[in-house]
Amino acid sequence: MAYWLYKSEPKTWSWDQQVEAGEHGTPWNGVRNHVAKLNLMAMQVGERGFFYHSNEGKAVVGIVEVIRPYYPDDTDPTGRFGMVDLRAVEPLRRPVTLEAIKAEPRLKAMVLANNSRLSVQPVTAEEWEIVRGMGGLA
DNA sequence: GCCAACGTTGGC
DNA sequence: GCCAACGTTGGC
Repeated sequence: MAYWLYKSEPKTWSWDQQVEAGEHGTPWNGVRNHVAKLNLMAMQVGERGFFYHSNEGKAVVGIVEVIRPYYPDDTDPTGRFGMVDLRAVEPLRRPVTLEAIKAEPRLKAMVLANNSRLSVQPVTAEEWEIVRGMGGLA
């Protein structure tokens, strides 16, 4: 069971929109980076991840779940990239900001703190628990 | 196959 | 709005 982190600019696709999309979820399309692609390909249905707002907010705001495994991204004219479908599971009780993550010594190795440009990132089980706790979830 | 030029991302 | 970091493109 792996954990992930998905970045999105709220102007483009926000947590609220993800929640509105409901149980059926939405495709996480638009990934055009090969490292992110490999992460998408490794995902299995039921695996959970953090939803992170980049640029505006700069915080983890919610938890999503993979509901459909990797398949071709129809917005990619080259056919090289794919996507998964995600649904919103629950919001954090309070957002966990990038600032707070960087200030937490146990999260020093977190990808978000070191390679902020990668749009789909792996999260370790330990990091998952720490950030969840910081977000007010048991 | 190398690498310079360019475009994009995202924190500040 | 700036700019550093990074990825991609394309000429050679």
